[in-house]
Parts: sequence; C-alpha cells; structure tokens
Amino acid sequence: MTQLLERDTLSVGEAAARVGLSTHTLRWYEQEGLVAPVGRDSAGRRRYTEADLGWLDLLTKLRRTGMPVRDMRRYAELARQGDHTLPERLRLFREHRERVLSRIAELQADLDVLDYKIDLYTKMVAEQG
Amino acid sequence: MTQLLERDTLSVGEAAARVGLSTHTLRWYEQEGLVAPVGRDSAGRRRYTEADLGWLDLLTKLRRTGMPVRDMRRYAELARQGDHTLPERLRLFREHRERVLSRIAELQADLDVLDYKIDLYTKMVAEQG
DNA sequence: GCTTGACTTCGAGTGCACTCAAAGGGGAAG
DNA sequence: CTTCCCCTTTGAGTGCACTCGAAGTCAAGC
Repeated sequence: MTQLLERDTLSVGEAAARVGLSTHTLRWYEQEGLVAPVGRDSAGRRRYTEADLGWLDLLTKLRRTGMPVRDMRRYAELARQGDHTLPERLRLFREHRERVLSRIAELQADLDVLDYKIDLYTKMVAEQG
Repeated sequence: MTQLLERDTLSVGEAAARVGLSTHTLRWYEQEGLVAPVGRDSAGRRRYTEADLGWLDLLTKLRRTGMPVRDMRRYAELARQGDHTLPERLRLFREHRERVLSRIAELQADLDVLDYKIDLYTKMVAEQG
C-alpha cells in the first residue's frame, strides 16, 4: 500500500527540486492554503503526485507573473470548490492577464530608455574613454 | 537669492507628484545615497531642479525594471564620481538590460500558459457553465 | 496672533514572501 | 548499533523597499 502510494509520487525534497521551490516554501504553500493537503506515506511524510506537481507548476507561473499569494490562495480555494467556480476563476485569470500585459508593456518602455542610455554611454566612451 | 533658487525649482511635495513617488520615498532615496544632496532654500527645505527630476525619472525606470536599490546606489555613486566611471556604468546598464530582457521573455512564456488556461476555461464555461 | 498645512529629522513599523531554527522521529547503509 | 540524511512541527527571523509616527519649525491666511 505504501508501495503503491510511493510509486509515482515524489518526496517533498524531490518535488521541490522539480518545481524549483525550496522544501520550506512547499510546506509553507500548503499551510497557506495554496495547495490542498498533500498525501502522506505510512510515516506521515508528504508524497506529491503528478497532479500536485502540475498544480505547483501553475502556481509558480502565477507567482512569477506577480500574482500576490493572497490571490493565489483565492484561486486555490475556488479550484477546490469545484466546477461551479469556473466563471470566477476565468475572471480572475483574465484580470491577471491584463496586469501581465501592462507589466510587459511597462518593461518594454523602460527598456527603450535603457537602450537609449546605453547608446549614449557607448558613444561617450568611444569618444573620450 | 531665495527667489532665484525657488524659480525653476520644486518643493519635495511637487517633485513627488511629478515623479510619482511619495515625499517620504524622495527623502529616503536621498538618505540612501540614490540621489545627491538636493539644494535647500533659506528655510532649509529641499528644492528640486530639472536635473534632479531627470535623475529621479531615470531612477524610477531602473527601479520599475527590477534593479535593486543596492545597484541603484552603486550607479549613483559612479555617476557622482565623474566621466571616468562611464565604462563601469555602461557595463552595469548592459547587465541590467540582459536581466530585463530575460524577465520580459519569462513573462511572455508564463503569459502563454495563462492564455492557454483562459482558453480552456472559456470552453468549459461555454459547454457546461 | 493663531491656526493650518507643509516642511524638517530620526527612528521605528509595515507588508510581503519567504527562510530558518530548534527539537525531535524514521529508516536505510555500513 | 550507529551514522547519516531527510523528514516532521511550530514559531521566530530575514531582506527588501518603503511607510509612518513623533516632535518640532516655519510661512501664509483669517
């Protein structure tokens, strides 16, 4: 049974390595409600399924794109409540999408200024450096 | 003389409004060495020149693109030391540029996944929502 | 002349997202 | 059996970038 459980599942350390988070963070995510309680082995240790890893993967993308943990928790709660929350989740994602697009545009605009400065400095260094 | 000083210069509140930072942050930037000591009026209050505002503008762009305050301070120190630090400043900007490019690419990749999810949810909601 | 409001300094407090410490248990290798 | 590493929990600590509070100064308006 434990055999069966451990086949196809990963320890917290292995899961951490795969999703690029620390074991601390993985436990913290669970405690914060970003991840539903993960299955345990006979010794009470976490065993992460592929589904868990997929979920964590999505979370890391949301996180990287600047979604606050608060909103990720909200999304996780909705997902746990079943399909009737799909419209709400869709809304949440669409709003987040807009924020990400704005962020990318902002970065691009600032990058243009940075490029201009680099050009300027390059010329100045070439001339008198 | 004070007249002259105050013509063409802005108070900390006015400067804050123009660059989009709080007066607290403006003073904090100065204290942290991100901004050279700003000129004062006869009563000891800060007066920001156009040059100061341009500098702050650049700083906010660096900040928005994720440059840590530590690096901004380093850059400010170099700028204060004169033209012989231009090559170093150029290097600093080029490195930062690479980071910004990576960040944009990362955001784009994560956005693609987000778009995929939105598509999926949209279909699911259309079918059974 | 007194209130109002913006300004000053200094140091402490906040929010976010981790990150680590302490104390202890389990199980596999030598 | 002992060493070793990884695991567990709870609660405290960290780093970053502000952000605010307290106590006081100063100039303008009623």
